Amino acid sequence: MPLTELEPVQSWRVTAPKGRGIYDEGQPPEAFYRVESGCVRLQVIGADGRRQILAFFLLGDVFGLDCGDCRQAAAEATVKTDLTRYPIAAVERLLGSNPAAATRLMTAACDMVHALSAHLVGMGHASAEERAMWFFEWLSGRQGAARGAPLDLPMNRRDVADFLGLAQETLSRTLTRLEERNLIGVLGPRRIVLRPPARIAA
Amino acid sequence: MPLTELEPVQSWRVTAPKGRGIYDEGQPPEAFYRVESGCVRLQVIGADGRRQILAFFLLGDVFGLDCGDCRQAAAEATVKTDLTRYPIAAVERLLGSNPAAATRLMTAACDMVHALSAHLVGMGHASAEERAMWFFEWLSGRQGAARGAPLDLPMNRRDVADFLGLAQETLSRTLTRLEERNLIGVLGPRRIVLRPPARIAA
DNA sequence: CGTGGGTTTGACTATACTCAACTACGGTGG
DNA sequence: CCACCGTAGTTGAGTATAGTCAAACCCACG
Repeated sequence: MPLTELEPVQSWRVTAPKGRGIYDEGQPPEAFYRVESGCVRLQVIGADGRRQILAFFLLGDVFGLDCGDCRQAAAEATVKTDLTRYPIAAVERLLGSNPAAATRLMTAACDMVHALSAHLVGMGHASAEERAMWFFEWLSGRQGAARGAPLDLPMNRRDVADFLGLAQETLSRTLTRLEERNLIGVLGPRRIVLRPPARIAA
Repeated sequence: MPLTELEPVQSWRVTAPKGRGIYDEGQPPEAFYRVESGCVRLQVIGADGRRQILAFFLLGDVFGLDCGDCRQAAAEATVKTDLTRYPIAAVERLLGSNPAAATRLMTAACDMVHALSAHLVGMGHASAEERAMWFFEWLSGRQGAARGAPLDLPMNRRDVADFLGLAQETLSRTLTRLEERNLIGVLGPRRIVLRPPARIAA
């Protein structure tokens, strides 16, 4: 189901294979996107080669709505992903002329703020275990999965580690420990179950 | 100088003394604000009492532009602060009717996204020293201070520590070490100089 | 001159990082 | 169909870094 508020805007369906870049850091913005399936990571590569993933975008998320002259971060598909692409020029046009669309765009921007805020709070959790649990709770909520149902991760360990600001070895060890404590079950590299009713506050 | 784009909106000047709350987490949004002097911190208190500061707002920053039903974070003045207060209802009204104002609001939302992104990248910096330097670089840039000129911190150590996700003792130790290496000078608790041309990438 | 918040320092501990080897899985090609 | 290889993930050992608890310090304020 496409966005009704943005119907007056011409848009294109595009498909990005796993690992394909949607846009790069430093580029002038040309379009913004909506995720129709799959997953996109928003990332920055530091001078030291360190990668920080700022956000993952899942079904229904709108991203790439930058107002600045150039992209602050790159966007890449973590798995095969379907997107709807809207020209960025539509933003200027809709703001101030189309109330419903303008509100929708503002909502998208606010959602982004909430996502980044939540991420920052999650990163504030001192321990690796808390961070990992927080991530799975978040993903579980996003996927609307019932507790006890397995969770399919649309990204690899490295992505998760870079999202949480952990070394991938630390993340791996942490998952092992969480499984030993029976807080989660690791069914496979990309398949996790949250075991008991969660105690970690959202 | 007030915001010309928002002149059609009625607004009030308010002053918050040091430590005063502007709004609380969980409250329905009633207004958004612009900083005219001083500094505001946006923060979340975790269940364990841990505090994470999401952002500091300085002269000219617009904050509190949430679209949701309730505030995701609390805002408090870190020092005596002057604000311009705009009713939140103006947002709905301006979006879709006043192009200049709508664009200004969208820009404010994007600035917020950039600020949070930058913060997240800064937090990705592994070491406490890098985080601290990154913070001073950022503040220096915001205050337009020339390198070599002392920097006045409009917040205390605890605020900086909670912003950077460090224990205050760690921050204190880190500053001492940075001073020993002559990367900064600690003139006082709220007065810092950045010594040499910086090498830390922004 | 005393008080108290904010800051710094000290000693010790816990946690996560680094480097490195090893394992499991999936895809490719003989 | 099976052997091989490469990538992704896990595990291990040792180290560095930041956290915790506790005490001393300093300055602004009354």
